[in-house]
Amino acid sequence: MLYSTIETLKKNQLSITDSRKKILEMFVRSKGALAHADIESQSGTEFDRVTIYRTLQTFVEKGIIHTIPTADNSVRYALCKDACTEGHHRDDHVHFMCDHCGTTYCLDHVHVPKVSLPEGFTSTQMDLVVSGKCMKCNH
Amino acid sequence: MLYSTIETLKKNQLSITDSRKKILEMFVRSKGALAHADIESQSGTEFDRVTIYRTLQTFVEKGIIHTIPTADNSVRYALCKDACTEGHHRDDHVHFMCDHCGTTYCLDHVHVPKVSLPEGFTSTQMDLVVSGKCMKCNH
DNA sequence: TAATATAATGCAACATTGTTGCAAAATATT
DNA sequence: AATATTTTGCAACAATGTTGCATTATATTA
Repeated sequence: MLYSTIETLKKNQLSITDSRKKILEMFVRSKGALAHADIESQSGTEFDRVTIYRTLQTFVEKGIIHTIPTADNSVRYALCKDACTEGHHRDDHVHFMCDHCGTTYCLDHVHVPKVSLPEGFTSTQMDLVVSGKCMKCNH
Repeated sequence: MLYSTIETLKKNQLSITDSRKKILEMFVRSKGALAHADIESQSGTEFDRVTIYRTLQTFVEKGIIHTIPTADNSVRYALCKDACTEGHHRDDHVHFMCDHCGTTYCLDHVHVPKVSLPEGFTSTQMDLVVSGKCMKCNH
């Protein structure tokens, strides 16, 4: 699938800026999820810390990326698939965190199975985070 | 089930202190999960902020409480059940976060269904966080 | 039970993470 | 190209979490 960062920004009515292009490119290139710190270190001193925060916030609002609930409660982001639109995220796929190398994967093709909730509880979103050893670390 | 905080502390070879007793009591009494801030506000100026951090840390290490991965990546803790022992947590039950009142529940009797992972991935833990409206907020 | 050893607490200082206001710079619009 | 709009970087701040160390509380021993 061809993924043009500029097209994505335009589609979401965002002005095309260096930081937005480069940060979005990082997500496209990265197989796993990214934390704020990853982006900060990968971009060196190119962007201000605040700009990165604001860019991530904007991308989340527009449904370009989504946050991942992780076992260690650190904040990570990953690209949304087509099902995500502004204001409404459908993140029903499974996330995998490798205990060994720390990489977080979106397992797009594994979806969260239904569970039956107790009387009176209704669900709008389900996040399944699996921890263990990934492909690479199982050699 | 009878739950003695003092017994629990002794069983885990922890010295019996005011803060440990009171913080553990809060968990026993609370239906939902607690964040550091909840404990801080409930206990007033009785304990230092640092003591609360250290107590929570100790309880996690001993397998008395566990952290809950939440949709908003805030850190919350809940009592572990018997299956949790020092150094090894089995938190295979489902957590529920109410979007409306913010309460986090451990749904002890709902367990996480198996999912089939891609080739090469092995799992040691699964955390399922369901968001929606709880019992109370569905009036 | 009193004396000693051990462990936990509170305080201060610091580190990290995230937020806000505002002037300067970049992008978009005409 | 000129103007309007948006984004950026900086500074300052707020919240959250950590560390070292003297003091205090708990546990152990005689």
